[in-house]
Amino acid sequence: MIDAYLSELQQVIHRQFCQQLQTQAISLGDIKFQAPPQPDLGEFCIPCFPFAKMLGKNPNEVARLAAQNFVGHPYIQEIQAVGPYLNVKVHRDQFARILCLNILQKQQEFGRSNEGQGVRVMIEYSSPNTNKPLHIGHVRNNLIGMALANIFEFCGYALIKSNLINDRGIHICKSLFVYRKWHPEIESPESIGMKGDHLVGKFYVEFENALRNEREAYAQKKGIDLRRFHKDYAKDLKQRIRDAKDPVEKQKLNQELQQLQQESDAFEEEFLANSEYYQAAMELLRRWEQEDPEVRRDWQKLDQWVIAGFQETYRILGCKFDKIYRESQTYMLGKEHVLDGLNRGIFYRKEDGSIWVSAQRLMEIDPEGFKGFPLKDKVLLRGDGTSVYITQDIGTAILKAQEYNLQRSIYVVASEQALHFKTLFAILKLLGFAWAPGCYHAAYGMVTLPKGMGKIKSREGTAVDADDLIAEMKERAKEKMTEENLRVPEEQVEQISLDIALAALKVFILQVSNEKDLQFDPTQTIAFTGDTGPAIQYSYARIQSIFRKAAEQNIPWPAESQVDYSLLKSPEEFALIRQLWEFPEIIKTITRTYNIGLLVNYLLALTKTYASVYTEHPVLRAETESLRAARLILAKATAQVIHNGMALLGVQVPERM
RNA sequence: GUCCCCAUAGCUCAGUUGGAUAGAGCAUCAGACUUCUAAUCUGAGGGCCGCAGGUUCGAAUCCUGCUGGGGACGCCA
Repeated sequence: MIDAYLSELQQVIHRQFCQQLQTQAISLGDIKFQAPPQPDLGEFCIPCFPFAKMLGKNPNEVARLAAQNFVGHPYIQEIQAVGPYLNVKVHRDQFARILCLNILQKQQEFGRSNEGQGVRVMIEYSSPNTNKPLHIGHVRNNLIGMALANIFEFCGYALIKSNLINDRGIHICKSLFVYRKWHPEIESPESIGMKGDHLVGKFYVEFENALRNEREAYAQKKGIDLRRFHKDYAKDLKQRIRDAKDPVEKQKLNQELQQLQQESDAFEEEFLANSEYYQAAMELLRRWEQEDPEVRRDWQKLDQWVIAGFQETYRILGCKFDKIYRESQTYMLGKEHVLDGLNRGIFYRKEDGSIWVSAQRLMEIDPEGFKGFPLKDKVLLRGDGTSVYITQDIGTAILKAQEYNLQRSIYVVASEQALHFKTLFAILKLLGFAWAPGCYHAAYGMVTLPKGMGKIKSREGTAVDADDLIAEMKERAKEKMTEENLRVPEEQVEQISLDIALAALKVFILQVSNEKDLQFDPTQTIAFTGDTGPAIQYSYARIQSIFRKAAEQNIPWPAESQVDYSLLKSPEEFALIRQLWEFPEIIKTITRTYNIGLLVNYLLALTKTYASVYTEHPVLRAETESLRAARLILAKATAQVIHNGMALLGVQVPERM
């Protein structure tokens, strides 16, 4: 209905342009509506610059001519040239009527489209390592993944949500080592009152601490000052190189930096070769690959502890998956295809038996992507036949395509892995998979702490833990709820305080553009006032409260088709109606741009508009019954759009708060 | 060294395909609750959109260079 309205509008304006300017150069698709900056200018506008270029005329002239001799139309009140713009004012009552009828009829389906019909898309997200609990960085990943999945689904795509569990590798064996060596007495996480993923994460931190102590002792024995190998020292040196004016001095410093790096690498290599703990972990890895039953048994035990912990966090965050892949199960397929590529002459083998893809090959298949990059050859399989990170990703990608016949395959993974995915996709193209160009890395920036608070490092246990964060915010929401008078039934307090906490967290995180780093201050956690999730929920809850009061007062629910929409003529109310119109278009844009922030900011702006409507134009105290009816319908439509938008973000909207 | 991302109000951030006077929130100041939920609203102040060129009728947005911040360039994942 809305589409039909817009398409009619487009045709009328197109005809007007063609007739008035006596041209056939303008196609229907050239008529693109925008929202004017001021509402009193009209509901839609068309900038005339492109037509001016096409016709060799002044844009003001084009707009002026286009506005002349308009015969009128049932949808359009008037068209008007303002400078180089043609502004369209519609009949507002009809505009409001079509919108409200549409929303109230479609309800949860309002905004749904079928633009993705027949297209099979997989979104892989979360993809945790099974050696530590989820922290705020994973939360960002999970929220982006879920929101994208919901939105693609809503736009008619056949969408599969997948999760690749990184359950093998040296880091897993580090936790495993600590468990076997130092804590074999622990029967289960429950037995010591801990969540499984937290317990295994504790093992991991313990390992890294032990390794650090061992490294320091080793350095001391060798008379080496480790501070020289610290990242900050190199950073400081780089700064001095930049600041150096004298070229001789500069070169000297450059040499020092290079030497430092060599020394540092050499030291680390030597240390690891002599490290009791690291070697023990490596030994576990080898035994794991050889399927040593004892190691596998313990690995499986810890794996189950961690996964149970993840599932709990996923349940709270609302993450769902249609398909779970495990690195331990896909790396074999990756190996097969690497060997296949070797046989077909796409890859090559070095003397030590390792298999590689050459930089030149990569460059040839994706010259744009690797432009100017002094790319190195990339190892695909170790000499001893064991796999590396990219091996399993090759296998997983192929498995996905085989199982689901995908047109698009989206990877929600941190932007630090950009080169890895560029390489992966190029390799898939080299192997000749027709679906390879449909792969896309939906990258997002790091979550950082404010200046002076250091960095988030799960290795050192300084990460902001996802469970702790949610629990803390839930407590604060509960406090806020009970501060004045509690409007929520006692038995719902737990659930609603959690819903509010999650709304705050999700809106806060999804508001920031994916590619940007996100600064997170754990000491302040997240606010509940202003541009926040709870503010959106609050708008919804207030509307529901109006409906409850209306029912208490035995006010009959109006039939939306009988309402006099011309009564909704205040600037605030009409601004709200204009904004509600935008919703379906916003959703579609996100499948093109991956910019979830569009939806978040839309909902914030919408509820801000609604808040002023709420204070200035009361529903139940409206001057007349017919005005009250119109406002009830508008409130209903607003609540529905808030509900639908928040659902796509994975946020619940409570009836009371 | 090379490549990628980022730089917008004191702070945190929006700004879709280049379009009319660059917007929110927080913080500051001044107002509004016997009223459908004040987790709210109304108003004020606050900007060389990092710097310098270029393309264009038009640039926060595109191109080039520079500065600053982050990341990547592992037989780690």
